[in-house]
Amino acid sequence: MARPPAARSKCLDAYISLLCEEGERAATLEATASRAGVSKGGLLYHFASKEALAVGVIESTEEHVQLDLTRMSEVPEGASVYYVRTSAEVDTELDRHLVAVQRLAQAGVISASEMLKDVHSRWFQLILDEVGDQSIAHLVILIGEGLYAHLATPGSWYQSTFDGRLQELLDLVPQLKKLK
Amino acid sequence: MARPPAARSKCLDAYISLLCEEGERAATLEATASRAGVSKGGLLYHFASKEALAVGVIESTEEHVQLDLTRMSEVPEGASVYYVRTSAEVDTELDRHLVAVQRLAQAGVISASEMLKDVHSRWFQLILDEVGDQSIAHLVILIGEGLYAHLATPGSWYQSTFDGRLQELLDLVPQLKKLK
DNA sequence: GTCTATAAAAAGATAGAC
DNA sequence: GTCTATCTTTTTATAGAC
Repeated sequence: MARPPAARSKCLDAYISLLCEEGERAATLEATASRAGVSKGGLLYHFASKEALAVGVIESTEEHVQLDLTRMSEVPEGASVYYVRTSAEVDTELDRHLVAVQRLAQAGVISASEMLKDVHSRWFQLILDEVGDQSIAHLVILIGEGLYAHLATPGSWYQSTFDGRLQELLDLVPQLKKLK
Repeated sequence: MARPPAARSKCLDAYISLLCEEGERAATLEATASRAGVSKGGLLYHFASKEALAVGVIESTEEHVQLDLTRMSEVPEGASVYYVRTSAEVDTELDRHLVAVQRLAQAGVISASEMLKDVHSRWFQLILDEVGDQSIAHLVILIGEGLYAHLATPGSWYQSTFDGRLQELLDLVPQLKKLK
């Protein structure tokens, strides 16, 4: 079978969930194995070390990112609105992966930092292609980043104040192009 | 002496630096003591546990936040521009403290999450008082958040693309009020 | 492929000397 | 106040049975 075994996927998914929900420190081999429903030995068969687990997350993330970039360049609403809208989407597979990669980056995993840097520059390029102005493109990126930062922080302030106001925000995005 | 001893401050500062630069996992008692130039025993005299160290960070942060909020409500440039401008300031004492608190929040320290939530709602209120519209106030908050998120990520994408363009961005902020 | 048992190192914390 | 020594628990990783 060319397809990777189900247990491997379960381990990766458990690790990502732990990174997102409880942070890098809590994402131990034991906790990951337990959440995946396997033993520590079982986990270490599929991922020989902690580092291998991180590599697995990053590779899996790259696939989701590729899909997202393709879609972003094709949607009729335009790259900017697509970017801000999807930045506010929580619990998508892409979002879970990116939060996990961010946690790894903050824990000092170099390849995770490099991936985030690369993804951001690719998003920026697509937005710049649409809006045609560097400053406006930066503004759009920062709004999405801010949104993402809030949503990626459990129990964040947004939940009480921002909830339900996303549409109003999205309506403002196309108008940003009129600035200057 | 009513003033806390210098060694205590050094320990707190070392812990904050480690949280910011290497993440929560790397900020061990041993690493903190070493960076502060004391032994593990010396560190544990001032902070009886890891939790006490986190409490120390949060208390110290609260003081810096108070000063910032007072200044934000008084500056002639207005709360919005002040907020976005200072969000881009890296290596200030306030910024270092807030990054440290964010790391703790992501590691599951509840009081750190609560502090961040509280700070954000106070910033939001001052901005809302100035701009008078909820959606615009959210936009301003998100731009600052995005800026902060980039700067708080070492080796971030901003350094190559965004560097030197801050003034252009700040010039756009007052114009956001004209939207809608 | 998956498990149990176990080793080796690191981390948090205590006790007591100075 | 600060240090060294020590203990306990946790974490990563290995070995080998099934």
